[in-house]
Amino acid sequence: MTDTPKLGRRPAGDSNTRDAILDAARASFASVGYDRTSMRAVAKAVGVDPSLLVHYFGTKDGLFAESLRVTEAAQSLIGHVSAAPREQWGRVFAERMLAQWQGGEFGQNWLAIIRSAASEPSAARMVAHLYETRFLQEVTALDLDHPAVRATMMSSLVTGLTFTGQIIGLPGFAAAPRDQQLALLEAVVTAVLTAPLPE
Amino acid sequence: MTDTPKLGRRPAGDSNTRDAILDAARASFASVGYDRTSMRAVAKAVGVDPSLLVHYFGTKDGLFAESLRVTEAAQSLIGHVSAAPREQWGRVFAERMLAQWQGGEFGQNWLAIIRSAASEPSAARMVAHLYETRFLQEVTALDLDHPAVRATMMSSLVTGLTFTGQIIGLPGFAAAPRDQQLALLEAVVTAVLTAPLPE
DNA sequence: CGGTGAATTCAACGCGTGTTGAATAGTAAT
DNA sequence: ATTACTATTCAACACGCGTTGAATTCACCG
Repeated sequence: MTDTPKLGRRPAGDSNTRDAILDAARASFASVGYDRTSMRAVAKAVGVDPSLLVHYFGTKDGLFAESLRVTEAAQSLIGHVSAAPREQWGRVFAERMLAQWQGGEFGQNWLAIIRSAASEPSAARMVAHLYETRFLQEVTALDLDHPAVRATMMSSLVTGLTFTGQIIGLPGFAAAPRDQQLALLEAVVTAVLTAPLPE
Repeated sequence: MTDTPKLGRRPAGDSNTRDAILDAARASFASVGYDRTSMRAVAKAVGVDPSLLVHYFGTKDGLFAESLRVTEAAQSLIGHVSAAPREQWGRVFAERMLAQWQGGEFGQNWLAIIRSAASEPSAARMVAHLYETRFLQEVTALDLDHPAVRATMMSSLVTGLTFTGQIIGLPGFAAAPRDQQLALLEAVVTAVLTAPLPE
């Protein structure tokens, strides 16, 4: 019988506990949000002592920030929208919204941030930053009038879709066939980009 | 010196404590959400003992439900959208969204619900119910194809605008002049209602 | 082989929470 | 006056939370 000690460092084979913690934390933030995620629960999910989390990340906010840090990276691999011809802007934006912002790695992080932003200010700041890099900059590059109003509207679009679909669970949009989603979203985005605005 | 007793019922003049509690609760739910609203804090804001809240409302969920109950009433006083000619539907919807859903009594309740829905399921259920009575029914009455997809998109619109404007604090849309907001929103809503959908 | 540092657990502290049960002081009806 | 009821406070419980500090075991470098 090998006597396995409870205390102290684990032997050999890199279990990569740190990453496991980050994964579990991300999952919890995405499904119940910041406030209802407890370090104790995350620790238990990984099978580890709570104080190991504070050893690695210092504080709960630290864990939150670290687990969602990569969200900044994985930038728009698809390339900038302004590279496409003007009459395809709507479709390119719509496709990206459907493909990148819901589901996948980025989609889970985005959900975690949105779920937490309602009460945790640091998460709200993340949303503001994503708005600037993902929408304000892109829309500004299109050289339209009143870019801030239009960019905020686009941001509201993906925020609202995530909220109603993933958090509220309205089936209306999520259950529709892909081409319907795409057609409607393209029409809406095109309206946001092309609507004539006063002043 | 009148000896004012600490304990027991307060004499005479109806202070209407119950309503004061509901107001304070609503305000707190709107500004910090369900999780970060504590009965103790609400009680202190009213100048009352925490156990008075449980005497009146039983539980925290009870207080939440009760304080946001009137949200159902105060229905669309403006009348149904289907009463307007087809080419004005977009504008009527847009005006209502701007006037009714942000600011005012209904707007505060709506904000409280959205802020709480991210983590509290009972709040999410309220959103689902508002979606049905305020959007699904109205859009269905317009006799368009695929009403559920369109209604969900409209619901996402107001949800997203509230979220980005009130919770994240993006100034892009909120700071724009009223007529710009209206013009953009009308264009978007019109697109949602008129975009041709496959199948 | 000895020592430094990293990974990990343990036990505990202090705090804020929602909720409970009993007590008290007024009001209204008999 | 007695009764019943409502409004209100008080003191306390049990619990879960984030965090702390010390202890222990392993890996690695000289």
